[in-house]
Amino acid sequence: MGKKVEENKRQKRTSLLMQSYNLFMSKGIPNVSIAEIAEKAGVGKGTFYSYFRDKEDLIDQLIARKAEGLLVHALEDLKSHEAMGMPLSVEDKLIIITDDLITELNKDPKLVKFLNRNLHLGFYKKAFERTDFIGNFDIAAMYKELISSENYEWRNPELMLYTIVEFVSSTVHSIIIEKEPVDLETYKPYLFSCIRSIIQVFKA
Amino acid sequence: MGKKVEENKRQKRTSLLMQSYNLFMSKGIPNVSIAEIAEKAGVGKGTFYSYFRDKEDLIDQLIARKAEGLLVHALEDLKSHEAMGMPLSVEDKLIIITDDLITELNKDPKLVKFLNRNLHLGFYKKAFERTDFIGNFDIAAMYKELISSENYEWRNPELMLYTIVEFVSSTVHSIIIEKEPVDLETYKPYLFSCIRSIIQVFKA
Amino acid sequence: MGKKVEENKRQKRTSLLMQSYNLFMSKGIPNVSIAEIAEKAGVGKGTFYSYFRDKEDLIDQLIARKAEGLLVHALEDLKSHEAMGMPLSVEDKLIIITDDLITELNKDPKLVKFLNRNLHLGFYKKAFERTDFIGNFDIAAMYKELISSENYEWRNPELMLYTIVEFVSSTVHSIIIEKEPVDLETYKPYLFSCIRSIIQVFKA
Amino acid sequence: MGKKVEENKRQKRTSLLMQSYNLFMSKGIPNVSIAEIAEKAGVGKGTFYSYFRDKEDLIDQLIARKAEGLLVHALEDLKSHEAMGMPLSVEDKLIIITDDLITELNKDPKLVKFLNRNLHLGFYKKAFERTDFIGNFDIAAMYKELISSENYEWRNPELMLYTIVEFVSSTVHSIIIEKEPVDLETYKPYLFSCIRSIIQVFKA
DNA sequence: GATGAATGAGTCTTCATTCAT
DNA sequence: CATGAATGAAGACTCATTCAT
Repeated sequence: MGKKVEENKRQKRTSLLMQSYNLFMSKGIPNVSIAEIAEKAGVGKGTFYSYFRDKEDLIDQLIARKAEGLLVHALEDLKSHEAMGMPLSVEDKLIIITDDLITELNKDPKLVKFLNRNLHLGFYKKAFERTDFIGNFDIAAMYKELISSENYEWRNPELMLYTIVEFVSSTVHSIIIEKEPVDLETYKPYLFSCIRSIIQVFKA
Repeated sequence: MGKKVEENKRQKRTSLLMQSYNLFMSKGIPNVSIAEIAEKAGVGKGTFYSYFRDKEDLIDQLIARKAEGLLVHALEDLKSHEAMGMPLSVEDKLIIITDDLITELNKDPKLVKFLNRNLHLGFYKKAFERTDFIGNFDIAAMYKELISSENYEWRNPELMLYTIVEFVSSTVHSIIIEKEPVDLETYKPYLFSCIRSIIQVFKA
Repeated sequence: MGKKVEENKRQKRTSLLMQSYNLFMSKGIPNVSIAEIAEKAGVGKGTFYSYFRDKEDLIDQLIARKAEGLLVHALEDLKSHEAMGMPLSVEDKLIIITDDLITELNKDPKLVKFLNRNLHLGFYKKAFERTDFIGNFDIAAMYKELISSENYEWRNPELMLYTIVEFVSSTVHSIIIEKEPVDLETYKPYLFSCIRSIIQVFKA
Repeated sequence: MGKKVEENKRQKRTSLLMQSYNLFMSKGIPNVSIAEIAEKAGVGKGTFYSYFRDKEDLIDQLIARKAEGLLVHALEDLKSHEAMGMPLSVEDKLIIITDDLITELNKDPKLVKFLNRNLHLGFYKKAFERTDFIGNFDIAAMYKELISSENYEWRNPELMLYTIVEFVSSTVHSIIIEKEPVDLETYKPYLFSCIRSIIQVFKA
């Protein structure tokens, strides 16, 4: 396959991914037809099916792509904090990551809408099982490492992660999308305090 | 309109509501057609439209009905606790209500699946705006009364309710449905501790 | 259901059946779409599916309908011969039926084309299993009666019927449709002689 | 064109022919796409079109190839019988050929299924008109020679061939494929007796 | 010459909604 | 007032065929 062809294919895929995302956001996933996506992306209807098995497959790839982007960003943020040399507790680290994630999401509320339907812990399992995924992160391993950086005995660290992820994602949803009941900046202090409290609950 | 006719109409509505709920549960909401609902309910397809504007409307009424049932049960539970004469703090009361709610839901996981897609705070607004609703509860007033039963100064009581509702509903979802990561009884101690901690956060 | 509605439905069904048959004949079965059939029949595309499960089902009903018509005609022909009082051997009877069938088919070559793809003995089993069939004939019983009208010992009467049916149907096909290698009237003497010979083979 | 190139082309054509045949047999002709055939044959989709005009054309060539093989085998069988020195009547010869053909076909029922949809006398005309065919047999001439080996006056030898070919092919079809109503060995005596009878009919 | 990416017409099928009875 | 026959828009998906590389 020639370079030009390969580049062309990447462009088509990207166009399909981007345009479908825009359509999903503006009209709602079930109200977007494949024909519509193909048209917006400037490709034939049939072309869609040479890139994605079906709408489901497209959505999966979209989620994986978007989620990965967020995660990379958050981890880099954590790294840069660590680079500053201050000692960071587990709480601190989790809050840094959370802060970065929700701050990024707040810049793109449509992304929240899109991800939140799918963004529970279970999602990670699924999304990161994809093999054709760039920069496959092992979330489980990363979390384990994070947790063990301090010498606490955690009562049930997996359950703690579950609780925090669910807590943050559900709580932040309407706050970002509708700024209701309050806006994100107003909510952050409460949110972070709650996270710290929740972590205390899980300390032995 | 004669009594008999009125009774007949109520039966039809009830049948439509019940049968659609069963179908939604067993096949998934998008896979149930109006024709199917009408058939199961033993009425004509056209009749459906004299009771509900469309599928959306049906779902809304279904949610309201189910949610109301849960709420009534929880409030009666609270009343019976209060009747026992022990002094109950706001925390205690909220946990009693929560406990009742999730215990009831745990008996009917399909209901959780159905409600959770829609059960965010915004739901209450929507559901309880319906006028053709039996036993319209004024959630806001009830909550206000609950909160003011103690003499704390709450920092932001509405936000607290929001936080707790989101926390409990999102957290409990997969625990009830998939018993993952742990089952409900295992989770309850953590859950209630977290709720108490969250409430602390909102105390001035 | 009102009489008018019922009559209307019969008309629709008939129209669907007739128009699809015409289309099948002129364009070939695989080249006729359901949309086309519906249009010709003057009904909506969806209406088709309330009368037939799919194209296959339509074809089955078409075959049954057409085959039944032929059979009725042939049996009446036989009856009128019998009414004339001449003693008829089994050979005579089979040839009277055959003659009537192929003479009728020769008037409507398109019908041959349509039936022959499906008209093997196995067809009878299938077609006459239909319960919503008018005048359900029991071919097997009729044949048994026919055979036993004389006191021969047949070596394998079922195999004989199979042989004759296959022989006639395959042989007559291109003769009726393309008048090749000869036309039907020219072929009949040979055909009937062959049938008589075949019958002799099966006599004990 | 170099020898190597020519050889390469023959291989591609053969691969296309063989793989498509396998696919047709296992999935049914209408359910096999050109893409699938090309893939199985290990060539590009476009390449298919430089060997065959379309699926129809492919099928025609497939039939011709398979039929030719059968014919060659049958004629060799006849030759070896003749080599044995016994005097063979026209009946004997036709039955030897028939016997060989159906015995071969019985070894490969899938081939029957494939050929029978197309194997009427008309087929020979069509198949053997192809010029790019190896070992073009002149069926007509061969038959003429066979017939005139005895000094009968045949009433209509072409019609006799037609009758026998149709008789055998239609009759033997379900017997080979489904062993219904009886298996081939059981049927052969009847079949051959019938053929002899049919031949008698065509003797002046 | 071979390739396979791209195409989009065409297919079946479902279903919400209407309206004559 | 209830009914369900009729509708046709809309959707997912297939595939023969073309043509730039």
